[in-house]
Amino acid sequence: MDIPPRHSDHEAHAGCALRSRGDDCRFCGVRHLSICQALDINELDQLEKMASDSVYEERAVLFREEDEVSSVFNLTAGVARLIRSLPDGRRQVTGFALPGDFLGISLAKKWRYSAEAVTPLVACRFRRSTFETFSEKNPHLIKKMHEFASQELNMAQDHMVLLGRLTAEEKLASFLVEMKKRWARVAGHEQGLIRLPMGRQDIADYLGLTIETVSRVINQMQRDRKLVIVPDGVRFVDQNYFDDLAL
Amino acid sequence: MDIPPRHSDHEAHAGCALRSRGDDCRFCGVRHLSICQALDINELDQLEKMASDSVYEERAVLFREEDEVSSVFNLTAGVARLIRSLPDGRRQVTGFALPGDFLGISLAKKWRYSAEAVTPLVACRFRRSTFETFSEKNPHLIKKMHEFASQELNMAQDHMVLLGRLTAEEKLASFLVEMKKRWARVAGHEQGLIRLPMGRQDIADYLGLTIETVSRVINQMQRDRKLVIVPDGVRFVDQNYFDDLAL
DNA sequence: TGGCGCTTTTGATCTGCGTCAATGCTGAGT
DNA sequence: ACTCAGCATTGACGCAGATCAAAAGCGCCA
Repeated sequence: MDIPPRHSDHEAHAGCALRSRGDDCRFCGVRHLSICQALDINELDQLEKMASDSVYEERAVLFREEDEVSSVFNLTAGVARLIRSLPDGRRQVTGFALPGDFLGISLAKKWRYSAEAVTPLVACRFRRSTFETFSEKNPHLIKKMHEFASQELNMAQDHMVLLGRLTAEEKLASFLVEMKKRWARVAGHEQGLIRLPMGRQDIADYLGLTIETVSRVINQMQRDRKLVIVPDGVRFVDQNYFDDLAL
Repeated sequence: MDIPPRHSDHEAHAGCALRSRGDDCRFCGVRHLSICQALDINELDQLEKMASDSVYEERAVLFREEDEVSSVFNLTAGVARLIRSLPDGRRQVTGFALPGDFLGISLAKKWRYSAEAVTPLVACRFRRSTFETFSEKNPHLIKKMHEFASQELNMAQDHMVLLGRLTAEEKLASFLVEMKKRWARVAGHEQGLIRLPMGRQDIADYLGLTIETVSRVINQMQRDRKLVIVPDGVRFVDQNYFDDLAL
C-alpha cells in the first residue's frame, strides 16, 4: 500500500545494454563489479552450474525480513530497496542495491531486512547451501565476500553520520552525490543524468525524512538553480554546491 | 575539548577480575568472545608470538580517521568510542567497543573512524601486515572475521533504524537495552547495574541527539520510576517499559 | 575545606522538519 | 478524450528536540 509503482521504463540497463548473465558467466556484464571478480574461468564454470537467473517485476518482493535465507542473489540488472520495518509501520530503507551488488553476504540463517524490486530486475540466484559449500572450498571467494561486507560496513557508517548529524538539505545533497557516483561505477563512466528510479517515499525512508520534506528540498534546489528535475532523475547544474554540502 | 574526563574508577573489568591476555592466550578472559575463538591451541600459540598488550589511559587515542592502519586491535578490557567527525566539528559516535571486540576487521588501508579510550583500556595489538599474513594462512580465521563483520553490519542497520526513525525516548530506551545485553554477554550473565562509562555527550553523539535531550529524557524516566540513575550507570525499575519501547 | 574545572541538569525560547490537508500531475485503461 | 489511481507538490500550522543560558553537582587538589 505504500509501495510506489512507477513508470515501467526499463531503468535496469544503466544507459547501455541490459546487463544479464545470460547463460554464460564469462560474458556477464556485471562480473567486474560483483564478487565473481574473485573467480578464475574454471571456478566461474563451476559456479555457473549452480546459478539460475531470476527475473522480478517492479514492486516484487525478493525476500522478507525474518524469512529463512534459502537463496542468495547477485544483482545483474535493476534496482532493489532494502527495508527494515517497525511494528507500527515506520520504515527505514537501509540501502539501494544496484547491479553488481550481492544480497546475502553475511551467510546468516535469516534475512534481517526485506528486499523489493524498485524497477524490473534480474538476479543471478544461488541456493544458500550450495553457495556456502562452494565458498567453503574457495578461500579467495570468502576473502572477496569479506571485502564486500567491509565496504558495506563503511557505507553503513557513512549513512549513520548522515542520519544522525546532517540537515535535510545536506542529506539530499549527499544522497544525490552518492547516486551519481554509484551509477558512474555501474556504467563505467560519469553520467550527466542522475537516475532516481525509486520514488520520493523511498528516498525519504532512506534519509530519515518525510516525503514532503524531500519534495520541498529538491524543488527548492531547482528554484535555486542548483539542479534540474527531469523524468526519472535529476541533473546537477551547480556541482560545487553539492560537493560542498555532501558528506 | 569536548572529551569528557570521568571519575577514574576502573570500569574496565565488568564486575569480575580485570580481563587481560596477560602473556598467555590460553588464559585470555575474552577469548570466547573474540575472533580468537576460531583458533585451536596450536594456532593460538602462533598468534601469541605476534601479539603485544597495549594499555591506554582514559581519553587516549588509539588511532584517528584517515590514519594508516598499522595495527589492529583485540579489546581485552575497557571501553572505546568509535567516532566519525565532520569538518565543522559535528560528531557521530558509530559505536562503542567492549571487551572481545575487534578493531580493524575490514583489513582496509586506512581507518574510517577514530577510536578513543572511554575508560582505561587494554588491547591485544597486532601489526597489520603480520596479522594479515597470518589470516591468509588460516581460512577459518577469515571466516570468523567475516562473521564478526556481518554481525557488525546487522548492528549498523539496527542503528540506522534508530537514527532515522525513533523518537528521543525510544532511542534512549534502545540504547540502554543494548548496553544491558552487551554487558551481559561480556560478564556471562545479566547484571542489575547497566554500566554507562561513557559521558552524556558520547551517548548524545551515538543517538543523534544533544546532550540536553539525553539528560532530560533519562531524568524524566527516573521521575517516572522507569529507572534509577546510579554512579556510572542506571538500573531498570520497569523492564517492560524498556522492552516495549526499544527497537 | 574551599575553590577550580568539568560535566550534568534544568529552564526558557526558538526552529527545522513533521503533520495535516488540499491540489496538481502523469500514465493507464476504457 | 475522460477518468481514475497513485504519486508529487504546495501551503498552513504545530511540536519534538535544538539552542541558548544559567545553575548545580562532583572529583580533585592545595
